Amino acid sequence: MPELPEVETVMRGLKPRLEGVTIKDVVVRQDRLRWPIQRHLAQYLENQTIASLSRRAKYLLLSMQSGTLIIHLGMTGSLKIVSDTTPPIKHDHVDIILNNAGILRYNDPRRFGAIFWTDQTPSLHPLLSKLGPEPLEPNFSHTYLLKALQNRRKSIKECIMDNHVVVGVGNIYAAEALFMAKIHPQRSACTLTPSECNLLVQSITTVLKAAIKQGGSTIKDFTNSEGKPGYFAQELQVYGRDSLPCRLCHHTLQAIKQGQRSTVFCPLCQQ
DNA sequence: ACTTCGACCTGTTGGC
DNA sequence: TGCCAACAGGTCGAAG
Repeated sequence: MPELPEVETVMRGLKPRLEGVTIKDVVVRQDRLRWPIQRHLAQYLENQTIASLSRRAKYLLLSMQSGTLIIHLGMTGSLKIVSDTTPPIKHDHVDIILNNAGILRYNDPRRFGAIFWTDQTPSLHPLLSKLGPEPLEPNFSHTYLLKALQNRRKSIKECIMDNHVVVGVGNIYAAEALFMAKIHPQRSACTLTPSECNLLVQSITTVLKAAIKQGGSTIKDFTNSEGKPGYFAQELQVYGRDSLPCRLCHHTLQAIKQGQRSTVFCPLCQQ
């Protein structure tokens, strides 16, 4: 479900409703997520007040006095706040019960997501410590990208989806950014010129910012924490448009496989 | 140190 | 209608 814009949208929606709120209890109905939920999660969280919400890559960080709750939505995870009388539905795996008659409820049909507690500084946690730069921060520059790609022979699309290179760019926005930059998705990453790197950095940031502005892309079932869809899907140029005409040149868009993921691109616009 | 590929899951869709 | 294969917004970690 979520790439960076979707996670950012969820984070912004939850922020005003969770900051300053204290956790009363945790109910786990299904502990087999990507990793089993820690046995003592409820004890870690009990009586902790949520000081702030933030995002690193596609991880949501809920900081508290003695540590941080880290949530990843995987492919199909979602979070919403419901009243404490709302009965759970299918795939409602975890409830974080709040002291204000609300519940932060985690639903995830495929269970590729993760919820875990750490008392380390989050950036030092093994899952976060090797992440590349945030695409919307100034350290994601064309000089950085050029250097990061200089020994990479695999395709540019696979590289920009690699969290060591840059975080938060998933299958949708990788395809969109490459289309905007007019770069062929199968180009070997180390062959990009400095000006192409510059263009690609601009394209990634432009696409992500536009998607955040629209509240993310609802492809199948993404909704924000209020249950509302995102509206960027209607602006997608290539993702999900295999065999349809390119919006720029009207040539038929083509789908290929890269690293077991589908890529749609325009063979004329992207050389 | 690089790349490739299987693994983790459920639900939907399309072909026969 | 049923059955089966393929596919879906992610990404870790083992194996080569």
